Amino acid sequence: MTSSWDNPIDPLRAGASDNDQHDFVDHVLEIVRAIPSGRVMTYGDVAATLGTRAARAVGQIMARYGSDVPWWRVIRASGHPPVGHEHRALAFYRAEGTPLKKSGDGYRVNLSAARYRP
DNA sequence: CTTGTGACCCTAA
DNA sequence: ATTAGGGCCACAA
Repeated sequence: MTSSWDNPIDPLRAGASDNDQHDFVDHVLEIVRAIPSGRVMTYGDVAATLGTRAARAVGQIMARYGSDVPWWRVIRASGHPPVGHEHRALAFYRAEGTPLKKSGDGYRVNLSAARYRP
């Protein structure tokens, strides 16, 4: 694969922030809610599903409004869980049977097996 | 409208 | 694995 970002999903939505009745926030939470148990998505994937590259914005939304959604199913592209929430996330992963991989720094989610794409 | 910020992503060394 | 640099985007003040 060459790049994960040369995949234009919906240019119509990109750049137009006033197209949805639902705000970006609600839309993000909706997608996170749709991730099945035992599967994960990266911040970039969630953003890409919305037709944007605002991976950082997704992270901020999660930090502020993600308390009511399965936030542990949204991880970094490196397979590492959100910073500062590693321990809490690990409990959910073991409970859901999410494929994990050992790392020198601790653990990381096996994206090759657990990555969910709508 | 202008800035600052961030549970990010990518490439390179 | 780690550090450094650049980029992208939405939210909050």
